[in-house]
Amino acid sequence: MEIRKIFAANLKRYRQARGLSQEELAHRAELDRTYISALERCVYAASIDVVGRIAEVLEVKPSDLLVETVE
Amino acid sequence: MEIRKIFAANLKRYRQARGLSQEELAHRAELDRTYISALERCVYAASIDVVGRIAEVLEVKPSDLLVETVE
DNA sequence: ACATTCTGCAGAGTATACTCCGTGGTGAAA
DNA sequence: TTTCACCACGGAGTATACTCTGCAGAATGT
Repeated sequence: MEIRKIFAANLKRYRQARGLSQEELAHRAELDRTYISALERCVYAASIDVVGRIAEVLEVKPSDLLVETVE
Repeated sequence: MEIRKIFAANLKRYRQARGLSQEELAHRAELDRTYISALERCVYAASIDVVGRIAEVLEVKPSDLLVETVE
């Protein structure tokens, strides 16, 4: 599984679980709304700084966002 | 703990545990030697693509490289 | 139908990740 | 001392992450 897809899936899943829109998450993490959208579509490879900031907002560990979910 | 420091510490620790030099790791991960050096000194925030490639060479999960070690 | 919220996406610009060249310093072994 | 493997670090260039603006489509509610 590509790491971008893993990250994108976890990002979207945790974001929706917290009831946050892309815009609200972007604002809290001080990122651009369209960038969050792009990350969920695997357009870019986020830097670990961004992973850390998003994890903080979503109240998960940074490593959680890179864990491949077994389902 | 800053995420760059966590990543840098894990990178260095796993690399040395595998008995790899920065240059050998760089070659296997198709990255530049000076870049690996810089990552271990927290100069840059690696992209998750790079995290994935390094994890593969070190034979660990990408998320392992972002886990804060308790010590 | 209409308004509103959310998201996808394009284009252009800026910041920074990443490469490639080099130099020099340290420590271990011959 | 000399050699050698390893690493820190600088500078300049290229690739790409990230921002900003704007427009349009889908979904939801009135």
